[in-house]
Amino acid sequence: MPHAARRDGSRRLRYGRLPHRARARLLHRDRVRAVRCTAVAARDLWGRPLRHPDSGDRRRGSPLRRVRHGRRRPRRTLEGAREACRGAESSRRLFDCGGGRGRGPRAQARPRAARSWRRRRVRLAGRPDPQAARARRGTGSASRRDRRARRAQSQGGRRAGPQERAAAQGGVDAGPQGCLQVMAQAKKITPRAQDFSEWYNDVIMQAELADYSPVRGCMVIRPHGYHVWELMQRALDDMFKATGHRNAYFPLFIPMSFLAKEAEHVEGFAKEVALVTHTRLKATGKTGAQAVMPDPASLLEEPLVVRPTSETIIYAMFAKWIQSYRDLPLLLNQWCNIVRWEFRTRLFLRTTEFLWQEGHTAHATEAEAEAEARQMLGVYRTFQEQWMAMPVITGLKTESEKFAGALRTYALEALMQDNKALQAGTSHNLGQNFAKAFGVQYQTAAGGLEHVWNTSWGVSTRMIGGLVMTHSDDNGLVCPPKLAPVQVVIVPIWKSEEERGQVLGVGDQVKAELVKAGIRVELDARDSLKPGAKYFEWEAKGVPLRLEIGPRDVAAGQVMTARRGGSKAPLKLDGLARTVATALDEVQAALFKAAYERREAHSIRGVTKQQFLEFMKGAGGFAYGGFCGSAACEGEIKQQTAATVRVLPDPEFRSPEGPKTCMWCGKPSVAEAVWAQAY
RNA sequence: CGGGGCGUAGCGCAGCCCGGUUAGCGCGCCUGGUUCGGGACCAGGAGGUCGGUGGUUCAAAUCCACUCGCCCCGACCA
Repeated sequence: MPHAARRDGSRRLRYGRLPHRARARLLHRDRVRAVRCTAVAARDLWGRPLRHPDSGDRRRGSPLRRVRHGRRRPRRTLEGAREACRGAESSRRLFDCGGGRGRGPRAQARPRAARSWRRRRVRLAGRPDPQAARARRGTGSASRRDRRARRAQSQGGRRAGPQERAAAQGGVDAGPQGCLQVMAQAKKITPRAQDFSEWYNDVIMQAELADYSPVRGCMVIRPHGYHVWELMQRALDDMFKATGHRNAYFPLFIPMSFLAKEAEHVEGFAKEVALVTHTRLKATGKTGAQAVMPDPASLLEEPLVVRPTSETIIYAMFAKWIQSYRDLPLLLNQWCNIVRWEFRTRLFLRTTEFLWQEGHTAHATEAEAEAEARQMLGVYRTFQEQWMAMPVITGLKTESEKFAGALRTYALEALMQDNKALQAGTSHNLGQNFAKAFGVQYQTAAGGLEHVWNTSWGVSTRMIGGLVMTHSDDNGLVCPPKLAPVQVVIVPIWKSEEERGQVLGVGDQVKAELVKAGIRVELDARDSLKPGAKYFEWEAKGVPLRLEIGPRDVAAGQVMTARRGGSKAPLKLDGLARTVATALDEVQAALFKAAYERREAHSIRGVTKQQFLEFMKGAGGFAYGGFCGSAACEGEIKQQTAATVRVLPDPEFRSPEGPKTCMWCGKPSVAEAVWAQAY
């Protein structure tokens, strides 16, 4: 509302002590207006009869209109004008041109010089920038900044008002010194305590993990983020191979009818599949976005579904490949992208398109399939604990939370720093559901014909979101060394050119040594930034260990080390690779320990209904308690507390003493459950 | 579908109400110099079809109409 702010008229300048030129202009304008006013009675300035503005005369500039506006306006005072003037660019222009600087031969000859002069002058005068002016007026036009806030809100966060945000960014309403303070403030990450969602987005943006894309609900994974994914892929892929799986690739497009073949499955995904219905575009002759449209002649007889998961097409192929028990087990995996048309999206956690891995296997017996599903759950657990340093609870999903089409779904659940649970991976025993739907049969040794037993299991780029929310802090990303794209950054420090040579010499040497030891290391030799700026940058990007090398270190044959979030200490150059490797291991272990302790500190066991309600209303976390197994109870709990059963935990995670009754309804308990509010 | 709001430089925003100077500010970016042990400074510079189309006017970022895109609220649906 840029206009409303000024309805109080404080912007109005009277002639007062304005520079000559500005004064003359205003005088002229008002004189013209006065003439127009006199014409209102019957005719305009050009003698044409006046019509009412609403009667078809659309010229808002008509004298009648102007006068009506004029009457409504309150009187302006010189004081009000001066006050407004302090933040107003337009008035600044008036003042400047009064000095003859904006115009005239000199300015025309060197327009850039004039502009620079004005910039300097503004800086020297300490005049606040327009943002400050806006903040002082206490209004906010909803534009891009607000849009971003709203986007955050639509993604589950709370919207911060313009003023609140301004305050958070530090000192923008600080009057004449405003612009100086804005320049001094450098913190770009919203603190967790203030707004967790905003913090999460900030960390991802500052660490350059990802960015928003022009396509709503989709994101771009930037090199730094993709590198994390590649490291995840490598570790997991090695484990998949070690357990006998091979990679393959199945098509992105699936015939729509395939989804319909398994009743539960189609129901589970119907609401979020994208369809390909046409194969050609056609020029419309219009311009802009309407320049092309789908060619009606190219309408597909059967639409293609963009895979929301690949069970159907994979088992259709399995039917072709599997004939005998000798073909089993068939153990495949594919790395690919997936599309699920989500309405509420969040970077990494829930996007319309995401990357994942989906394993699909076929077995001769139910026991074998069950063992496979359990085995892969274990693989995921190992990966998440040992690589991601993220503690997880494994267990069984309830009927309402299981995968559409599965017999049983197992999952891994991690607790984020805002005490909400994140499902970090799933492994399904699909039974014979898909085998029957797609006719995947094999001949047994005895000569009979049987349907195979299938499993599927997957983890996705969502784990990167889990990684962020498990370890990171208000300074940015904290990345466990095993998944850190850059494990060590070397920041050289120098004053003279001579020192630069020495320091970089040692830096190169150290880098080579670490690379040789298999450590991912970066030497930041940029001379456009001061060392301090580099520290902040690499911290935001989650580098676990920093080595500083300055002239004093060179002289002493040492480097300064600083762990992410820790203190500095000198290290001898001798045997550096080994000490660094040890330090990285320690960091990895410490991150897991801290995350584990945090989770346990926010877990409550053997809850009563009353405790449960308070727990979920308060800080939240994992609540362990008895569960009767009824969907009705689940629904009621979800409605009242927003918490759901995350898993029925595996024995290792269960409480020493099992619950006897459902913590909600008091009926006999069928299993201990872990509840939490979830992503 | 109804109501409201917003589109100006890569980002965040002034300017519009009341048309008139070369459309500005902060951050970021480029060049040069001085700096460099926790977010440097100075100087110079690049970058804008003011969402689009049409209209009014001697003159439109500014007024009018239409249009495109985005956001919020409500309704509908679940």
